[in-house]
Amino acid sequence: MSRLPARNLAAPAPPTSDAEVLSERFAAWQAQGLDAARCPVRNVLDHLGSKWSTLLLIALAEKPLRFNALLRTVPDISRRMLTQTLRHLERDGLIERRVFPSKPPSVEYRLSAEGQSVLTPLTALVGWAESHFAAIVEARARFDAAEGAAPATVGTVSTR
Amino acid sequence: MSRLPARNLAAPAPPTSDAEVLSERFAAWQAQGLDAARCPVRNVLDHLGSKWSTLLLIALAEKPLRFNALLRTVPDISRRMLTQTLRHLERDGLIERRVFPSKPPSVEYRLSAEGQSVLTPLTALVGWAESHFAAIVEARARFDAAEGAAPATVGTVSTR
DNA sequence: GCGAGATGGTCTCCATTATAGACCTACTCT
DNA sequence: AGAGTAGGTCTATAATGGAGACCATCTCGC
Repeated sequence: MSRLPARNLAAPAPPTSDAEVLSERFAAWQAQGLDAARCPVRNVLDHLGSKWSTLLLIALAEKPLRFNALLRTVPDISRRMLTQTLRHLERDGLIERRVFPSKPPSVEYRLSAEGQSVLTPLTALVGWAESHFAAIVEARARFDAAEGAAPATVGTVSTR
Repeated sequence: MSRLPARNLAAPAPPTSDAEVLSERFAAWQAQGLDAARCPVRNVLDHLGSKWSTLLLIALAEKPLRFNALLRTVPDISRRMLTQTLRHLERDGLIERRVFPSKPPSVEYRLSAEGQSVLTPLTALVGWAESHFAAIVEARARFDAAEGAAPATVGTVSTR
């Protein structure tokens, strides 16, 4: 967390600020019927959120890589999912696919300008994930431990 | 990629900066074998990226909502997926579930402090998605139109 | 006191999607 | 010739997603 987009540093905006922005967006989408084709969250983030997309974008952040290099870089992705995910990212214009007709033709994947630009919000999100990782793991442990128990705190009767 | 420049406080850092940060993180994860249990991307973002999670977080950003209110707010989610997604978010400590033993017992879901804090990176990502939405739609149209065609640009032979 | 409607879910079934792993063509190196 | 690399495709099976039926409880109108 050494570098942050200066947003929290300069003006310590109240936490409601982000909530307000998002609520407003959400209301706008709802006004359009929350149509999947028009809602950026459903249309764009769903793709980004798919298991391998972000990982591949990050892997390609440093430098372009070829197909098999990517396979080695992201150890437990299958060839099929790699192909598929790369196609999706290419279709969305986040990466470019270049075939070099060399002796054994080699294919290189690189971030496009669009792909570069998504790294900024992605970095913020990864930063969040890293700094809250411990808390999340702990929350999960607590949740799993409480399974079947009835804490009986005020308003926590748990009729699950 | 091994040095972290100290220039990142005030000025909007050049786009390479994010790439450097991410590459560094990625290298660190790789050093640990990219273990799914230790990698924040695979462990945290996979959940956030799931189809409904972000949408629910955004829906709850404004104010707490009850189960059926959420059903109405996010029209085409099924009861099953709503339950499931809420459980995931609760397990990760992003939302809290409160049961009020009223006449017909009502259940309220609200963002926790953790959940509030994720709104910040989420807002950044949503902002990106909205401002690049047009470009992405266009890229998709171009990609789909080019299916089966061979552009033959330099280094784009496409033996697909 | 009876059916209708709201509360917050669970359960079952089917369709879509993900994953592992075999297979394929072309080329080079020893 | 045989092994290795390149970049994939294809198939078979496991996991996931979604629609909708079902359930128990309470209240309201009549």
